[in-house]
Amino acid sequence: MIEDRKLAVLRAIVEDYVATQEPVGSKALVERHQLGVSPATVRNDMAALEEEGLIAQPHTSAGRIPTDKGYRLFVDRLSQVKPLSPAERRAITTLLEGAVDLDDVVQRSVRLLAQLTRQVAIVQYPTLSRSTVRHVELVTMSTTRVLVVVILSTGRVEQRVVELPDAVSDESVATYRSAVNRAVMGERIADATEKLADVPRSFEQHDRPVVSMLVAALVEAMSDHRSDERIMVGGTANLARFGDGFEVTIRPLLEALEEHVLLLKLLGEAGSPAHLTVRIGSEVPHEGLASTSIVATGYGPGSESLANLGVVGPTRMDYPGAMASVRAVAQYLSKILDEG
Amino acid sequence: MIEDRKLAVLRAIVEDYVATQEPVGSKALVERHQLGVSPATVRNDMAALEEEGLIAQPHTSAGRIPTDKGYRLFVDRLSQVKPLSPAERRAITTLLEGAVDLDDVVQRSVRLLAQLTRQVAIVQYPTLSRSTVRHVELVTMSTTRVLVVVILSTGRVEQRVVELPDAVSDESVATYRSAVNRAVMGERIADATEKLADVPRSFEQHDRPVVSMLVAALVEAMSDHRSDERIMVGGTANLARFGDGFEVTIRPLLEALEEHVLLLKLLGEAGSPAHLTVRIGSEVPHEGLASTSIVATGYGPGSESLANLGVVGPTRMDYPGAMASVRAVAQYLSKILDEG
DNA sequence: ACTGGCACTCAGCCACAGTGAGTGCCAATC
DNA sequence: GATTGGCACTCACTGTGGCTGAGTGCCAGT
Repeated sequence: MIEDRKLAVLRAIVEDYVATQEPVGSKALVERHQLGVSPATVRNDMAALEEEGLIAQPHTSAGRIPTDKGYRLFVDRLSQVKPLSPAERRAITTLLEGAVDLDDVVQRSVRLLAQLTRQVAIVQYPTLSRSTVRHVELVTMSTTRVLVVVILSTGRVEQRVVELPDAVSDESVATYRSAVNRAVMGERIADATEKLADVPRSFEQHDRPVVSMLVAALVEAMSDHRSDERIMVGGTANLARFGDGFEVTIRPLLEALEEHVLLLKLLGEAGSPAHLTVRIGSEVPHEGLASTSIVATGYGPGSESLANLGVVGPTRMDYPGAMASVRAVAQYLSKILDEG
Repeated sequence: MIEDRKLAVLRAIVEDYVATQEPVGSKALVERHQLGVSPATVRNDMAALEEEGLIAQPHTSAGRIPTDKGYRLFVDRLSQVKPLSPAERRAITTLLEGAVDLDDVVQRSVRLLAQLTRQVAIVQYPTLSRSTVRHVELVTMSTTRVLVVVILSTGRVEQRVVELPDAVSDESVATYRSAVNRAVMGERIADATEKLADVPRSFEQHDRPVVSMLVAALVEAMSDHRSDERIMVGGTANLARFGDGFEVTIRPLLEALEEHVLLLKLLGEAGSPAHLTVRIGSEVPHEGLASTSIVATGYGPGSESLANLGVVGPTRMDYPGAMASVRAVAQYLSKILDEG
């Protein structure tokens, strides 16, 4: 079947180009893969593939390289996610299970992902919005200063200091604390915010202004988007392997890596751990990253997705390998969060 | 005086080379600086400087570039810290004063420093060891789980969850809390650790195991070195300006930037904000960074130094400018910590 | 001590030819 | 009709050789 062979040729081109980083010619292709046909035949197929915009020639007398469209077809139809080696699986479990707190979990994940894929890895901290409130603590630091601490189910702790206009007693604070906890414990952020609105009304006129201030700080701490947006990046040294295209490729990428807001957008609305998002070259919604690709997915306890993680690399990257690593890390990470 | 002119020539070479990144010849030197002598004379001086190992020729028929030793002399004797422009000072104050918490302060400082120097900036989080304990809170999360929270004078909050073998009542926890707070409030970490050792003994036999566990968690949280070692890096996109020497210069640097432990060593035992440490090329205690320089200093409230910050760049960097920026940021940062 | 002059060196640039990997096309074959 | 071998063609890459000019070192003169 000619269609089948054309696709086999495309797959071979992608694989060889990813491996060697050099345009691949018809002769080399036939030698390295058992295509069972002559170079001339492959040349005809290549001409057809080029016609369809799946591959291109850097210059007339050179081999072919895949286009973004070619990679896209490869990812969608020609590759399956490469199973990880047992050694890799073992590395993931042992490394992630040694983590002591949330920061550590995220950091280990980033390093792991960077090592496995030899690309730049990005892990977003678990988002607050879907997590639940485990406990609220009010700490009197002085008679007019109260520290508000929120502990969330993901292990995240947020705090705010509230300056009060008048002195409050420890006893009053204890009352506020239990009232607040009754209202929010076990609730999701969104629900907790709603319930908190009613809390001041349950107090005497005299207490209300203070309680309102505390509640406001609490709401702010919970919905603080800066924490949602926290991101950890690792493996930037792998950029050194990019080799050529320095100014065009690496510089904008380094810039992007410091713009965490942008990274969040790039990781995008990735779905559950089962679903991988792959953006290739021009599909990446940011000019300057036209020759980079992103493989990302969501993760979180259960089948919910609390946050995203992924890798960024040159369009000529090992997609099956990257996809396997990203998925595996997301799965283990989800499991860890589930247990913690 | 011939010695004076020789030094003037060295200074001119350093300045021109830093500005143009190209070997500087005698003729260009005379044209761009008012040395009042002919190129031939400058050539003689250059020969002498080369003899002393302060400058070198990349190849026979090229201009001169400073050696590490040359930069060292320049930094020590020929340059004074460039005063910042009013605009720069204003930028520092406005940017830093908008910070809302410790993370934010550190992040803003890194960005600022990277922007001012156009190099890679590194800021270490304020160290715990010299800060004092402001408050300890024990939160019962369930009957057998207690969250230990320590709030330090620098604004840092550390927490640990302790799993207890038996259930404890809220009342007992309240007793423990006040005992612990009595012991440590206002103390420095080191002193607090000592005082805590006595706390379990003040309780009944029955309570001691539990209190010991809580105290142990507390001590661990306070002395946790991972937080001491926290570091923030920024401005890596500036690496793109390095231009040549990619594999030799940038790759090891990118690797080093992810090794926070190493970075801490490199920032070194910098002194007070008044004292700047400058390590040039081969003086940097890490192979692979032989063509990079580090300008660092300590910072912290008062004249104490809680942590370090600095910039890393190519040996051919603008030392007076970098030194000025590093010092200024350290000063403002210290002031902010003083007030917060 | 400084300067002008001069011979020398050599990286960088350009032009040129040779090489070879790779292509497209076509006629012959299965 | 698909496949193949053959062939002419293209063109990046490499190496060579000559030229240029910035820059040097040295020396004799002021």
